[in-house]
Amino acid sequence: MAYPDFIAPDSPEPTLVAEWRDLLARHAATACALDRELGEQHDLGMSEFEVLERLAEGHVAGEGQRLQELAPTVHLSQSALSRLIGRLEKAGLVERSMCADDRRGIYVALTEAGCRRYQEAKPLHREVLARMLATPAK
Amino acid sequence: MAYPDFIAPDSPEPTLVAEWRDLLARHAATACALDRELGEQHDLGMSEFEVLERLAEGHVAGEGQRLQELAPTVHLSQSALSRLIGRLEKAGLVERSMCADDRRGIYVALTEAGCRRYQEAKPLHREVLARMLATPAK
DNA sequence: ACTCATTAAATGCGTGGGCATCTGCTAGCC
DNA sequence: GGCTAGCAGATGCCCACGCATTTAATGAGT
Repeated sequence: MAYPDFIAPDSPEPTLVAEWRDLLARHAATACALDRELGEQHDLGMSEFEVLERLAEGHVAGEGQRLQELAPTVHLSQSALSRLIGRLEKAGLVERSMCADDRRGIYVALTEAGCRRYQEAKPLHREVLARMLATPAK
Repeated sequence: MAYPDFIAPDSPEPTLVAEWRDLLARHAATACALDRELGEQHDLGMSEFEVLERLAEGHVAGEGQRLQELAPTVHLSQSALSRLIGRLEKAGLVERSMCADDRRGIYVALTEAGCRRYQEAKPLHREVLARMLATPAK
């Protein structure tokens, strides 16, 4: 038996489910708020912002990041990310550039406008997080 | 100033972002695993299972639940839930029934098959939760 | 050097979700 | 009673996502 005698065999399960429901609720509320507010005020979706942020973080060093390394960090499939980058590119916020050493791959980098847009949206993003993650009875 | 002197003014922000990223990662991983495994083994999506579970929980008392009270608990819009119920109904897992006192509304209730399907899927659901929520450095 | 398995990214296709709207019903007001 | 405001749920529309496939380039084996 995996559990000590004084804990009923099914005891951890409610905890697990409760934890999952809490996670779901937080995620739904926060993601929804982010999507709506970022969308209204900065014309960015939640995922768009997340991608801009990762690009901004990696901006200091080289001039861009490979699509493939980006995908897992934003929890998006390769195809979804490809299209998302397409949208950002069409909006002038990022640039795709070939990399000479492996001509299959591409580098993605923020443009001036992309960097500006990210900086503009960041305060609202943080504000929403602060509002939504104010842990009520965590 | 909202923060004591020995904490830099921007100190809480990284915490907030880190918390949010952790939430995102957990949610993505768990939701993805649930969707895939429940789908493969029981032909149920994550949301479908969640709805069945709420219906099962409310099953003891009256014969069904109103669509409207169901929607917020599964973090779905009214329209999404309406379609989801439609899918479950087509699969024979739930039944829609008019309620006499307010003929605008409907009650949704599990069928025999729905109850069975839920019971069958439940262990896998818990197993996936246990596997994915095993808090790594929470 | 040529072939073939593999990899990076793009694209076709189907699906579930949200918003706006529509339909049918209820309830308050005259 | 008839009229209008408001509500429950269904539906049209569009969009973002994932899966499967395609296209192009690499690199290992011969």
